[in-house]
This record gives sequence, structure tokens and C-alpha cells, in this order.
Amino acid sequence: MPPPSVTLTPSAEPPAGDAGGPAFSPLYRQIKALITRSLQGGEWRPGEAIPSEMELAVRYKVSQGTVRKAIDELATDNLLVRRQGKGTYVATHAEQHIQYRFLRLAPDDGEGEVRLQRRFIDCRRLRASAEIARWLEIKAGEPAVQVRRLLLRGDQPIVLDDIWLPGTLFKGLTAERLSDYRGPMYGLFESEFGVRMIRAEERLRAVAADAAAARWLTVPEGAPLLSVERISFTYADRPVELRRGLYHTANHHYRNALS
Amino acid sequence: MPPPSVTLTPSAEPPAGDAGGPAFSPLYRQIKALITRSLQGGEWRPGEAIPSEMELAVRYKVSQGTVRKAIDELATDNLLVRRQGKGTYVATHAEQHIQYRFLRLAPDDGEGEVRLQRRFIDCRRLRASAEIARWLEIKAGEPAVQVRRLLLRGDQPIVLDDIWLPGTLFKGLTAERLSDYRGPMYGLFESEFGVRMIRAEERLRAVAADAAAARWLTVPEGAPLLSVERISFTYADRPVELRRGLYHTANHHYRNALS
DNA sequence: GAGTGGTCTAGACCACACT
DNA sequence: GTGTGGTCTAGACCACTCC
Repeated sequence: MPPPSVTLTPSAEPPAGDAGGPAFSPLYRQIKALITRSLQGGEWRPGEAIPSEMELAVRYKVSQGTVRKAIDELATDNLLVRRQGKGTYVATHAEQHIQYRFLRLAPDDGEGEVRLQRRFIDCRRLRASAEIARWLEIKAGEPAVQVRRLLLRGDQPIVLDDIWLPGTLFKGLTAERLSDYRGPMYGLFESEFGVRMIRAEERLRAVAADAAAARWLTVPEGAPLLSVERISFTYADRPVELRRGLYHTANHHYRNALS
Repeated sequence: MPPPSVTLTPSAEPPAGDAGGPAFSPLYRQIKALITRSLQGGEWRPGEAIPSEMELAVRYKVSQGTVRKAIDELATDNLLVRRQGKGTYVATHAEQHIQYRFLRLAPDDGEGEVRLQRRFIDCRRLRASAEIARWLEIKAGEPAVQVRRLLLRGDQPIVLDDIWLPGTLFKGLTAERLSDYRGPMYGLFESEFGVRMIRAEERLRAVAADAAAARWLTVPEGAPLLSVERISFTYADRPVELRRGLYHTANHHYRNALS
């Protein structure tokens, strides 16, 4: 048979004095990279179906099995969603019945479910401090957006979030658009600003409530709160959100699975 | 070709009035279950190699590809470890250069690394309270073992752990054996008691230090501490450990990846 | 060189969704 | 029925480890 058009090549030229990184990348990883590039470039939009495995196999001149393995990994990474009998779809934060994919909060009773109300406190444009800029990998002094909001269960405030975003990516973001949007905030980011959150890293610690946090969360000053710092990434591991949440964990907890 | 000896059958007889669980399980999942059963039964011990894919294919009378997919999932579940050119090995908590596979603590500076000393405070046998028994799925009043220990970085205490184990599984467990063992505690459980920890669930919250915790962790009473409740499971989702850790998070944090 | 896991292919058939 | 993803097979070759 004819050789595939995508030949097995070193994935990247290792710099001289390289410590021994992977020298080759298998075909299916190169296909994966090509599909990822199309996702990043917007060739297929969130919620849409991508071409069938057979079509992609023809397009990339490889076998269906190789495309399959590439898609397998992308599905594992939560970039694609497979639906048997229908097709493979671009994952989306909207339309997803799981309201908050990244929120690990759960009530102490009940199973996993939380129904939370949002209340936006503030949305302002400012210049990134040195620390914010470092996390977002922008320059200090560049424009940024800060959002402050509460999550409530009934009328009990549970989470106070402070969110920082690069101003250049979120130009038209206002408190009104945040309030008006139905669905998770990451769905808004995706559909209105073309920024798709892929993965995130969180750092948790226990802190004492300061005066402002105590007021918003209606707890005594000094009460223990769970601090959750999150940095979210879009394609190519580019950081696009810094978030600091203070969780009131008297009747809720942060759940995590280890394996 | 001859039909495979493991035929495609309903994975389990759905009870009458079943809500529509999966009716079939593919061949590779049945192979996976067979391999898991051998692991559980001790046919291959932690750290040992299992038979090659070809040998297993012959044994189960399926193709190598089907065995391969079963092993793929078991490797993803961290039950097996593949080593190219050598073989497939039973995962183990001992001999693993990652000292604490389940400990998500990291120093605020530096990258991921923590080098912690252990100090065992107490190891006593008692009868399970109703709550402990509920988590361990044993009967209240049945024998249990409680271990209390500190984790220190240098001479700074960071974590105070209280651990409860079913007494029937951990008969000869003493403070001496805990102190003498080199390597992670789960390695001891595995080699000395034949109990392999497969996965765990954690619940995190912020709490105020009580008098005892404050003393052990050398923090003021009422200081915020990160409470980490863990329930660990062995094969067949059987709970075999309940653990409550109090983390002093002034200079450390609990890290978590979301995707 | 022999043995192991890793990749790639090609083709057959099954399960599922839509029409 | 048609088209999609899901499973299974068989065989070839590659990359790595150890002898």
C-alpha cells in the first residue's frame, strides 16, 4: 500500500544536550495534533459533530484504526465526546446537563447534587498586578477583567469567587452579560469570546475569613474557609483564567477521587 | 476460526424492573474481569510480571488485541503497569519512587516535591463506633485498629492523621511494625496483610483546630486547618480504610488537577 | 537474536440512531 | 436501510530490554 502522507518523524527537534525526551511520536499522536489544531482553529465548533472516522482516515491518509486511537485520546482528554450511532462531537461547556464541570462542591447530605444560584457582585476592568500577570502569563499593567460573584444555595451564600481574566481576550465582558447568560460561565466564554477551558489546576488550603469575606459569606471574621485557587488553561496550555474561591464548608465539602 | 471460549453474554442478569443498565459487556471487559479476579486472588503478586499478552490470548482463547484492550484499561486504572520490552507488572505501593501516591500535598515553593518524616503517635485496638462501622461497612462493635501519626517536614509538623482499619484484616498491626517499615504505609498493608489499596475518595473542608490538633501541629487553637477525610477501597469496591487528616496549610497546599 | 509491548493496517461484524 | 461508532480478529513491522 502507499505510504501514509504523515510520516513518522521526530515530534520535535530535541535541543542539543537534550536530556532524552521522546524522540518519536507515533502516527496517531500526529493525527491527534492535527485534529487538535482544527479544534483550536475553530474548523469544528463546540457542540458540532466532527467528520466521521472514515472521512478523517481518508483525509489524513491513514487507516480508520489510527484515527480511532487519536480520537480515543481526545475523548479521554474531554476535548471530544463520542456518541455511538451518531458521531463524534466537540465537547462544550454549554448544553451540558452537568452544570459545573469543574466545581467539586457537594452537600454533606445528598449525593453529589448542588443547585446553586449565582449573584454577580462586581465586574471591573483594571491593569494586571505583577502577581496576576505572572499567573496569566501576560505583562504587568496589561488590561485585565476582575469579576466577583457569590454562589448561593437557597439564600445561604456558600462560595465567594474572585476571577481574573486577560482583558484582551474578554473585551465586551460586563456584569449584565454575565447576569443575563443562562448556563455555566464557561459556556459564555466559549460562545461569546471563543475561549474554551480545557483543563485547570487547583491549590487548596484552609484560611481564616477576613472582614470582607466574612460579610459576604455571613460567617464570623476568622472563621475557617476553604480557599481554592484555580488556574484554567485553554489550548496549548495557555492560562486564561485565575480564580480564587472561598468556600464555606460547614455543610458542604470539596470531593475528590484518587486512583 | 473457532468461537472464543468466553462468549458474549449479558454481564449480569438485570433484576426484574431493571432501569436499563448495560445489557452486554464486550469480550475485552470479560477478559478484564478475569484478569482482575486473578489479581484479587493473588495469582500474580504486586511487583511481579503477569504473563505476556500472547500467553494470555492463548489462555483465554481470544486475540492478542482483545487482551491488549483489557490490559489497557487495567493500566489506566493503575492496577497494572506496562514496561515496553519487559512485560506487564502488577502495580505496587512499595518500590514505587513516588513515595505517597495518594498524598496531594505540595510545598508552596518548589515543584511538587515533599520529603516528609513520619512519627507514629499511637496504634490501638478498639471496637468500631457506629459511624466508623458505617464507613468501613462492618458492624458496630466489631474490632478495629486506630492509628494516629504525624507527618513532618524537617521538624515542622504538617499533617496529623487519624486512621481506622477493620481489625479482622489487620490482625498483627502494631506501632513497632509501622515504625520499622521502610516505604509507604500502603506498601506495608500490601506485603504484610495482603490488602491492596486501589482507589480512594476524599472530602475536604476547612475546620478550626481543636486543642489536641493545635498541640500536635503547633498552631494556635482555632487556627484554620484543612480537613481531608479519605475512604480507601480495595478490590470490588470494598472499603478498608477510613482516614482523617488535618493539614497545616500555611506553607503547603493540596493540589488537584481538573479536566 | 529472542521476547515483550507498541503501532499500524485491513476487513468483518455488532450495536445504535435516524429516517 | 444507511451510516455511525464499538468490537474483534489476524498479521506485519517497530522499539525496547535482556542475553
